[in-house]
Amino acid sequence: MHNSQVSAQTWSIAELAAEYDVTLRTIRFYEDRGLLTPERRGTVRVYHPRDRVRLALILRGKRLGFSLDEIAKIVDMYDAEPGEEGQLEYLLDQIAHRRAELEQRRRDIEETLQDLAEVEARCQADLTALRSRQRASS
Amino acid sequence: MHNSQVSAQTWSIAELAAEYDVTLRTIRFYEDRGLLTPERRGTVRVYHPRDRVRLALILRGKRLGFSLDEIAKIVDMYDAEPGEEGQLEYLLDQIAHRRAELEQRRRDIEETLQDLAEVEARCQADLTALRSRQRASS
DNA sequence: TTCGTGCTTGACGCTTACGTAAACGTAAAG
DNA sequence: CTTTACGTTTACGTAAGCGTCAAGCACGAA
Repeated sequence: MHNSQVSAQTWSIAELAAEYDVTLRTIRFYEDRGLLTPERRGTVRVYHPRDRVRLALILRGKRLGFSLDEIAKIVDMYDAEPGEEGQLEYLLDQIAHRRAELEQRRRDIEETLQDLAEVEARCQADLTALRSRQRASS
Repeated sequence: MHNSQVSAQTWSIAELAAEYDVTLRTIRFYEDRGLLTPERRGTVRVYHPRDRVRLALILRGKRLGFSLDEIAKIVDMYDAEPGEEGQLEYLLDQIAHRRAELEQRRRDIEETLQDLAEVEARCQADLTALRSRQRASS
């Protein structure tokens, strides 16, 4: 039995929630917003690998501070069909736009990290000064 | 007259808003939340260099997707007084925490940029394929 | 059959980060 | 003196992103 059904693995909503540490409410909310489209078996939701990937992308987008609307656009780019020329050019345009945003963010991060390093240095200096004075007065 | 009052430059709320491209409402809101504390001349707000810097930091924090509450903590670290040992250690702890967050974000950005590059390559391939077919059928 | 477990759909509530008037003050310019 | 520009407070509105019940179905175990 050479498991030919690997691609058929599915998850329940609770399993997915546990794995990514989000609530069921959140997952259903993302579905409401069109970000996830699980299969339905009767009334119950069944999640496929595709849904898992999308959820991971959504959460990464959130960590980056994108709104769900923006995330929707980004995630939808990933499984866009080839389509016509206009569509492709639009997509490339979107990509350029997102890239610019992300590069701005990266610069912001670099700057903030540098600032934090300076504050940290000040703190360390203050701390050692404080401690040496403590030793002197003991 | 060797302008010895450079450090005394001030701005009106409208000037600051124009410079950073935010609304007056936004600036006043940040004040409500304790992020800005302009001088008052009578009823009117007067902004000093310190306020400008803080506004810039706030906006950078926003671009990074931090909430105003988080931004408040970060920005307040910048002009924290030396204080006592406990305070300093708390500050260093905060810094470590923020740094970890920022580094996670940076990783997320790198990954997303790579993903986008792949999607872009796919698009470009589709596009050239499409165009070569167009030429062939002309 | 009854219980527990896991899932479902509403639907209302809450916080954040402002937008958007409304109504008023003040000071210089015409 | 009235207009215009620029400022003020108060306060309700709103979109996003869920939290939190409430009420109910389905299914296997006891």
